[in-house]
Amino acid sequence: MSRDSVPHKGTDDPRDRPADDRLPEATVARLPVYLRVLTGMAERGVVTVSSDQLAAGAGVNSAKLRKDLSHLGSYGVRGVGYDVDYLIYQVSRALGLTQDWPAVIVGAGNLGRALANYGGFATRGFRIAALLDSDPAIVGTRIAHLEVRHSDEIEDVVAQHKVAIGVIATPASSAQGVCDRLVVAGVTSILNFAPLVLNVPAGVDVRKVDLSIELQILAFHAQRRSAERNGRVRQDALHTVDEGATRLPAAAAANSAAEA
Amino acid sequence: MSRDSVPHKGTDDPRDRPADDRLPEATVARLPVYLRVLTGMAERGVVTVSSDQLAAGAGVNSAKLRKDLSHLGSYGVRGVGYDVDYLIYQVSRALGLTQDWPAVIVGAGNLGRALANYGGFATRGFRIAALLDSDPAIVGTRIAHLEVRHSDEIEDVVAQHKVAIGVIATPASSAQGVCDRLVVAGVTSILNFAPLVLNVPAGVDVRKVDLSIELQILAFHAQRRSAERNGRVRQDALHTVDEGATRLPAAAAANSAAEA
DNA sequence: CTGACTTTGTGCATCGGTTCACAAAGGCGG
DNA sequence: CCGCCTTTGTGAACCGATGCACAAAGTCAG
Repeated sequence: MSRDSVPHKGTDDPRDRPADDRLPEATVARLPVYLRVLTGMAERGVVTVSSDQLAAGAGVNSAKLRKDLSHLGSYGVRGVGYDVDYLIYQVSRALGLTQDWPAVIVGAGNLGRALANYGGFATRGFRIAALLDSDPAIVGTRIAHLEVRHSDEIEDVVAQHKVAIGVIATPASSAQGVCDRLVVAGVTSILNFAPLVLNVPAGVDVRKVDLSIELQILAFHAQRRSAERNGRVRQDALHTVDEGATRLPAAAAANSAAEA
Repeated sequence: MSRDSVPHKGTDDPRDRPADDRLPEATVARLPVYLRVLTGMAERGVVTVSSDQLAAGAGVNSAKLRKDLSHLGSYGVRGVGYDVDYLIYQVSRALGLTQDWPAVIVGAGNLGRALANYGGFATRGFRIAALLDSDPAIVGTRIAHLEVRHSDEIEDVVAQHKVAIGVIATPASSAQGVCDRLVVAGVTSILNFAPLVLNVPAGVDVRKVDLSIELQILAFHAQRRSAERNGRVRQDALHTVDEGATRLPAAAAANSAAEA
């Protein structure tokens, strides 16, 4: 193939086919995984990869992987596979990672700090424009090369840095307010870590990351497995907490707040 | 009505229909959201809720919500709606939250600390059995009422506390090793925060929470929106979304939430 | 007791996504 | 140059999820 590892531009290639139809949502969700695996391979010096290999690394079916990639264009070589570097470039471009994405993190508690320190943030075109918090005791301190600014500056920061992505890492109680301010300031992509359903106008894209929900989904499957294993007979052989005394009606104390 | 707010047992009710067929995966993913909304309503003293109200609160279609609930059984009253407390109980039971789920968190960095301090953890049957780390400087310190123990004690902790759920909050480099040890020790449900694809044997359930992937998905949609906007009219001069300050009554707004 | 009204539960059409299986494409050895 | 072998790209069947629309079921006023 001998395709230049540093792709010239990629926009005039006859094999491109992305601009026409939009990518399936399920494909979009998997591309970042492929990208990660590909990057790892590139670091290890792998030049060419087959769909089987890449699929194995990403933990998916190889037919699915090929179909996903085929949505971007026809970048493979039959009998050989895909050029790793070139594929990295094409996937990055499809995802919009060839440009810079300034983001703002609101909430500098443990979670906000973890996010600010997260290395993978900066590696792919994402740049933290600011880290905000409403606690006067935290404002002014430095976290990961960033001086924490006050939440009241949301509008300034968004406007000044042309922030397109807002990350909400506040307690649930203040999340909707922060979200509203972000939206009004012009942010159209929001990543929400607070445990509540955010209300946003059409045109704003919200994705949520919710520990509690993930745990509950895990619990469901664990329960099912456990029930199946026990052959549907007495599942209370476990260390169940209830039995008899229902502690459910009182379970009203639910999702109070994520520590800020 | 005339249904006791304090559910007696729930397992001998002729309206139950859960045990037979298994819940659709999409339904399982939404039940925790319903549960959260319901809990909030219960706290505010709401006694009865219609599918429309609950669906609005959860950000889903009401038909979908009714179909989801119908998989659990027939717990609504036509012309009235659902009894909030009873529904909370039934959803909790379906998810397996009526029993205790000891979990172990591996990795006591910023993320692990954030998780340990997360209030929503303990409120729903999830209990942190231990917080582990391999850094001698951290081992022995106290975080959220827990003394950090050394990662080498994974097997002991899992066995002693009958841990079923493992949360991996380590750097990517050590995640697979930790995962392997958890699996060998008997953990069958894993929540992975490390940015890599974990390799596990069949029978082990892994869910991943990946900041980087979420950001990249957001970037894709942001790029697409931006491309569409520039495709029709070139007004990249002002980056503010045209509607700007026209909305603030966040109450009645369409939302484009996503699923997980 | 009856009839109007509300809301559930679901049949059905549709849609997006997954998987299989295979023809077409291309490299490579001889 | 040819024919074999590998691997891609995709047509088509299948599967689960979604959303509409409505009959059934129940409440409630009078």
